[in-house]
Amino acid sequence: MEELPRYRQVYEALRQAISEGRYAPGDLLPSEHDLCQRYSLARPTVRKALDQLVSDGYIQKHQGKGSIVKGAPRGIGILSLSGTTSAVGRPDFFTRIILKPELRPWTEAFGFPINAAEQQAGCIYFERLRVLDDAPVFLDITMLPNIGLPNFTSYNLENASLFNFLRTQYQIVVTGGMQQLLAIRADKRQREYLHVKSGSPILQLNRKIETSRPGFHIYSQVFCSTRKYGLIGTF
Amino acid sequence: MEELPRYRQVYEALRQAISEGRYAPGDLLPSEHDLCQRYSLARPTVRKALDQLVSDGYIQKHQGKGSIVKGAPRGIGILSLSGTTSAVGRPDFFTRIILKPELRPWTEAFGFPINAAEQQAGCIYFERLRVLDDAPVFLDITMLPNIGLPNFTSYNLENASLFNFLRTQYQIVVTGGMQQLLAIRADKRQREYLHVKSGSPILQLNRKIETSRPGFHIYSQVFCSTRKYGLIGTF
DNA sequence: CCTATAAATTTGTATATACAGGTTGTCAAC
DNA sequence: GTTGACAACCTGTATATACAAATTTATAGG
Repeated sequence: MEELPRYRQVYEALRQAISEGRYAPGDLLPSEHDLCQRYSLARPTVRKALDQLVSDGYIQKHQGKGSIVKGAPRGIGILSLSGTTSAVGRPDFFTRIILKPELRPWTEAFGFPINAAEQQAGCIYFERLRVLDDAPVFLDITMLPNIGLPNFTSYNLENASLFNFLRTQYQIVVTGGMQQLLAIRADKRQREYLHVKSGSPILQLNRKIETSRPGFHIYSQVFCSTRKYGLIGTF
Repeated sequence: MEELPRYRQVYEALRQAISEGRYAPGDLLPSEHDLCQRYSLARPTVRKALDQLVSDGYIQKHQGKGSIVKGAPRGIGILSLSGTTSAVGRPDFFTRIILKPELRPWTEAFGFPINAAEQQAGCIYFERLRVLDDAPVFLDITMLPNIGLPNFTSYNLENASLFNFLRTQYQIVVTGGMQQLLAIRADKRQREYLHVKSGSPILQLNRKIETSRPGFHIYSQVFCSTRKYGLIGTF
């Protein structure tokens, strides 16, 4: 197991504390000076952790005052960098495999161009359904190139974030990406999985996700019924 | 005029250079060491500028290699921090005022709670239509509290980014915000303005935007037809 | 009690430095 | 020519330090 950088450890600790409500919205986080002493770190290191929390929307900083907790970014944070499951972080959020990972040739990648190496390697394709409160919320179609992923199809992705899975199994981490948003009418298949009526408007999200492995991209298409839950993101 | 911090100056300079294509996608930015010498700055200062460019999606960094230009974030960047008009940056992108700014009492703020001071001050309300290629794309409803905005209603917001306007006229800058995304069926009014058929699915975006002025928020609701253009964002 | 001033606290900006770790190119050995 | 070792270069992480600027708290004076 690889050791996380120290600023990352502080970030994770504070992030978890906020997520669990140990720091409530409106509370002041310990001052940078305090955090330095608690973790035996220099101020720039602690500041790096806090900067990350700011950009993730967990806290706000005010000069002369301190770091004010805003709380965990609410809702279904699919618009943020974190993987869906980890971002949601609710115990009643389940993932159901509709179609197990299988190898097939590339046809298209949700409108995104794919490079020659990806085309050559073939496509690992699988479909998952995300369920919250016994109600289906996402229909999630994922495609990734079959490059350096031994035994991928034999693993079970049930209730595991794909991003965490790639990180722990293959040391692949997400570095960014782009996404396209559309409002569409649900077709027959989406109606059945998402339990919506005929012609209901649903969100379609096409994502191309970049990773630490050069040339390795994850292509993801998400259909989402926003009748009960809207997608929420902070910026 | 206030002097920008030095890391911000470097950020703005590089950002502009990338936007103008002086660094093309795929190019390597000068190394941190080079940038330090050019701007006579220490490395942490330059790194702070580069970190910002990374999080804004302009560049990618690779250890041992350098900073690779990705280019200016494309598409209709309504999901990003920048204001709509400035983010789009296309000459054929027009803003038409549907309802001029007027003062009215607050009724609701697109589901977001408003604080007592905002409630007390009253609401500046206006509606705009964003047009691209002679086709309407956004219907944009904006509400902001009438706090310290002298003569606001007398200005003309036509073809001016609200964010730029607030910054230049009132020194109010956007620091962040949250947004909620829904897929809905267009109602009669939205149909007419967006030129879509009855019952067409459209995107609804509710945003609460935070500013450098404490307690001053901008509430914005956007309806968007994604038939021709999908909303695009990077992360 | 209230007010104005000063001090303490806290975050913002900036520098200088050191070493670790990944990438690329060079150059000698085979 | 190919390989392998090494050097040069680049970003990543971390520390120590200094001063500026905003806020809060304490203090002294009325």
